[in-house]
Amino acid sequence: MKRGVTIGQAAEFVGVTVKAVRHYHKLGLLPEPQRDSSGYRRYGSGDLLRLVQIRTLAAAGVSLAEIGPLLDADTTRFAATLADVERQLTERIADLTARRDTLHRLADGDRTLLPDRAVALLKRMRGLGFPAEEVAATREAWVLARALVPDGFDDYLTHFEYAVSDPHLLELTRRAAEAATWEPGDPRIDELATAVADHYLADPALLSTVTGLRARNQAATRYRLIAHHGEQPTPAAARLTALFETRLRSAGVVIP
Amino acid sequence: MKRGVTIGQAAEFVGVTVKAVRHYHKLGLLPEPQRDSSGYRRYGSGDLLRLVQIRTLAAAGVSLAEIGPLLDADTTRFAATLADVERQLTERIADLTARRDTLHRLADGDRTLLPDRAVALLKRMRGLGFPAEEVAATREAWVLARALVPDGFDDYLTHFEYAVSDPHLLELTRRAAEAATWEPGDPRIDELATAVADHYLADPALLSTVTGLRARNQAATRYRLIAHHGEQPTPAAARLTALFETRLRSAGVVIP
DNA sequence: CTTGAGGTTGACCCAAGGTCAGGGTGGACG
DNA sequence: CGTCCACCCTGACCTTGGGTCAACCTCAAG
Repeated sequence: MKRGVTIGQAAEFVGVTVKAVRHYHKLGLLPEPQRDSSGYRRYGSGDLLRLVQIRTLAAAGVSLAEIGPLLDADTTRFAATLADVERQLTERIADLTARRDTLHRLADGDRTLLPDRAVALLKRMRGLGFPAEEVAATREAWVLARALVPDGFDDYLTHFEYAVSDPHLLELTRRAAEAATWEPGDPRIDELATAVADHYLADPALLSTVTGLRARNQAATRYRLIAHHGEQPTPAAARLTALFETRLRSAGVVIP
Repeated sequence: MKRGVTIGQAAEFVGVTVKAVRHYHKLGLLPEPQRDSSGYRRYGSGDLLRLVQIRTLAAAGVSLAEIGPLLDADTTRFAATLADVERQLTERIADLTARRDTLHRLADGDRTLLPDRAVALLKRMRGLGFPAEEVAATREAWVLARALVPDGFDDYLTHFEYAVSDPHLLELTRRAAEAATWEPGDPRIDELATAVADHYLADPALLSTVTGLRARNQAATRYRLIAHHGEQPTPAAARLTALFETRLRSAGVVIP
């Protein structure tokens, strides 16, 4: 009878696959045992013991790369390393937990990708009779804005809340939405742009909903992306925006 | 000025590496944007929006493979999938927590790889004057035994606890340890083997510390591995063991 | 003698990118 | 005008902990 067990037996005893055992050999974690006359590996009790130790540590979350040195280290370093590994595990757990919470908020109805305040504002827009597509476009723009200019987003929301509670502005905005369907040459566009611009200029708090996202690094590019998102602008809408911005600029407002 | 931002800007805005963006293209997660005259990718606001959505989901723990379908799915499936992902995350958290606890017990002083009862027993052995190497060898044998025959290990410990509280047996065991240094032909070996065997035979509960690990699948091989671990046996010790086993067998005890 | 189970090596696969190699572009500076 | 540097392009190989497949060899039993 040949002494020592085959790889299959060793693997089964310890509760691991044959492939895993060979993997440990390749990593130098487990020394290659002697071979019998036909080239089969033959494992003795010492090998099995080592294998058990490897599995115990691996099951506890120690990476294979760390196990080798660990098993050969003295008690002090052994304990220290284990403590370190434990810390890493704790970190990963915290990370995963945070992810799960994010996910939970994400999955929870409509508050997809936006904070509660923003969701509430969008709802209010719908309640005020804004067309569904415009609300949807606004939502997208906000998602973008929050990602691109996170620091300014809260302020922006605050100002937007203020703007929404202004009946005159609401009326103007509603007309601006209609305007997208007008002829680009329609003289009412000019008139409307002036009216809106004047209203903004008359109220510094309101004005900052426009300028609030400015004044950061790479501001111009980011602003353009946000401001012109979702447009495929009709010529009339484009003209309205252009006139509006021109008028603000000529009044000394800095728009990127 | 060319419209759209370059991949580096897009990546920076969204807080991701250039390589990651290209990776998303390769996975079909993010459609390839238009190229400018020099072949550079140029990203518009829609692309950025998509990128933000991808990052949001990925950061929440959704795998990239799932994100594609997810972003194109309707609200119902979106919510369902997210719930599923959340469940998986919860599972992984539980798993990691279990690992950390295992690790914690492992790191906690000497109870490395063995349950508390076993550690206590080993300590008691040391207290009873067993030489350090023998305690160490026993510890290794137990680690092996627990892994190879987990079901029988608790019973085995119980019996061992009983055996340790038997003064006569302790004395015999101590002499057996000495015996390893005797000449293989020493007649005292014969005598000692008989005495030990008789003592075991006289007490069925004690006998089961030997037989307890038997009676399982592949029992013989496993038993051999455990029993003969750490030996590099001196001729005298081997002879003692052989005589002991022979005597038990001839008394009708089944030893693998 | 054949057959089936189990052994041997080697190569490729997964997720989510990182890193390196070799080469093209664009803008700033001397 | 040349040069530099930062940025872009593609493509290929690396990571973890093994799983899976292929092609071949060996052992024990019928």
